[in-house]
Amino acid sequence: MAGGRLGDLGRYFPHARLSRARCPPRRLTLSSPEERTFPLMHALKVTRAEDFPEWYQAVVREADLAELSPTRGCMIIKPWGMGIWERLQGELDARIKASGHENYYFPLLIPMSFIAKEAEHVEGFAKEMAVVTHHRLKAFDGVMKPDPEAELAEPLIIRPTSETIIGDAFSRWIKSYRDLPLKLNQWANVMRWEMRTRMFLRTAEFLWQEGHTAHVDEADAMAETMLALEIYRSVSEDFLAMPVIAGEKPENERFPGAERTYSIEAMMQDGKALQAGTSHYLGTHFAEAQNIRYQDKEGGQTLAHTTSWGVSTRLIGGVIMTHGDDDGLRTPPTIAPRQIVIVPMLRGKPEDTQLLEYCVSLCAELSATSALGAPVRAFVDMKDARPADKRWDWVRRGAPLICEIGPRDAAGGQVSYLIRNALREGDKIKTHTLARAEFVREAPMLLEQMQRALFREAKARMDGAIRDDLKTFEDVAAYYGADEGAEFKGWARVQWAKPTGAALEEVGDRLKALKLTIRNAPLAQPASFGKCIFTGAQAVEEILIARAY
RNA sequence: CGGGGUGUAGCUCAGCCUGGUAGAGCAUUAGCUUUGGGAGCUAAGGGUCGCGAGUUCGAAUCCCGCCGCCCCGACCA
Repeated sequence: MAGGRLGDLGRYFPHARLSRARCPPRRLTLSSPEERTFPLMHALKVTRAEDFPEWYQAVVREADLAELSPTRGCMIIKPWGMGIWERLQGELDARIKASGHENYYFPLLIPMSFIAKEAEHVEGFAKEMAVVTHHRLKAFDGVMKPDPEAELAEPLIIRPTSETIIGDAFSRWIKSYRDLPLKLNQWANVMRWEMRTRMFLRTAEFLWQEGHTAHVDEADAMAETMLALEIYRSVSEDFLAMPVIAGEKPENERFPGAERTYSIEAMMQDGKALQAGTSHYLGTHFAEAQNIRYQDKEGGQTLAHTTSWGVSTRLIGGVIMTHGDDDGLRTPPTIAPRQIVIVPMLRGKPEDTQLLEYCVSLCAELSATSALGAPVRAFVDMKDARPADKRWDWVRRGAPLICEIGPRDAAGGQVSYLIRNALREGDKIKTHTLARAEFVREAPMLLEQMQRALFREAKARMDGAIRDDLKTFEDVAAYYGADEGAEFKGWARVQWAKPTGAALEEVGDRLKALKLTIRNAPLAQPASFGKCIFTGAQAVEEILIARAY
């Protein structure tokens, strides 16, 4: 029995190199005649269960998504990571344009005086601002330093977000109610001097999209705020296969200067929440600070109501922690830069030519099909490397379908392939085989099925890990306080009286002691409420509480 | 910014306690063998031991300072 297992491993890894770099610490004990131990191999050297943060770092590195740059807190995004971002960008851009927005580009550098206008906004960002003060370098004893004679009259800040410089433009562009609504978007990089950075999740510089709009009144601006939130929910779930819960942030978690902030929250595989997108109704705060007024139909000067909303490369971190497994990333087919990768089992012999021809024509055939509303992205990996190494590279990157075509496949007109989201059967790698024509016909469906399966799996995990049976703060404390940090803890959906000010601060402190935060008040609320878990008073709202990134 | 850990070859790490002139595996290069799957054998190349100052005849190793990275905390649109 166990000997049979060794045989299986032998079949799939006949030349397995048992390097430390590739072996997990766990070992399978197998009783072969010699009582040997054989490692259970997976493509990453850390598993999620052993060390989730380490595992996350390993996926970013091993899936070749990005690496650290010489600049502190900033990253070099590599083609597989950038390709994912470009797919996401394309989808979002299309939806943003389809909902009546136009793209603009505003400058990276913002006059420092601009940031001083909205008091709360200033305070929220002041501590993490990068400032440009000089326009020239000069050598002092061979060391380049900013030239003291080249100091800027007014320092510039590197945008941490563009509310202020866009608000300035709004104040000039908006004269009449006929100019409203003004709905714009920009794709940009922004910089926030973060204390502690983490690849994709919180980097000093990141890529994002920021929407900024101005409206005649609150109702119109609120409709816009909710529209953006719905775009984010839909893109997360339908495109990234990442289930989220959309809701309103509590007062203490609002964007600096916002009247109301909404978010989508996604559950990572360690049970923590990730704020994956935000949408803000800014009221007239920025309009007041920056004099954004229009002449209304009655001829009076009226303040515009503005919104802003954004999602960033952080979403890629969310995808990793939603869909990754111990073999690397499982890239949802919608965003996989390459959906079907064909690895020819080249042997450095004359028949390689025919094998390559077979692979190239298969690739062309696959590329002529469509899946998930777009042409299938197929690719033949002709890199001069060992086929087995190429296979594992694509497994770690999470190419949805990995075809391994040997001479016998070519001769027999068939395709052997791996399905990335169902890579293993037990401890073994599961190889499928289909006749070529059948595979070409099936492949788009396999991709679509994988997209649905990834979402279903993540959705089931999230839904199954939200407790709604915690009725008192003591219940919450007992659940999250036990087995400190060791065990998987999901979220809790609890009811509260929505305190404000100092009372809310006290709630925050009590949660903080358990390392918990309020994520949001989901849009879908029950019809009636019981008691507030914090005060015992009549509850008015249901909120999600969780540990968070 | 506070606490903890860590930094040695492209990668993963050993050596440090008890100072004596740099190691392993993988990767790379070359040759031979192998060929339905993360190959085997042989040989070769590759390191300012994070940076700086100090103790010492001699420092990867001991002392001091600084920096990067990771984790926890604080902070976080």
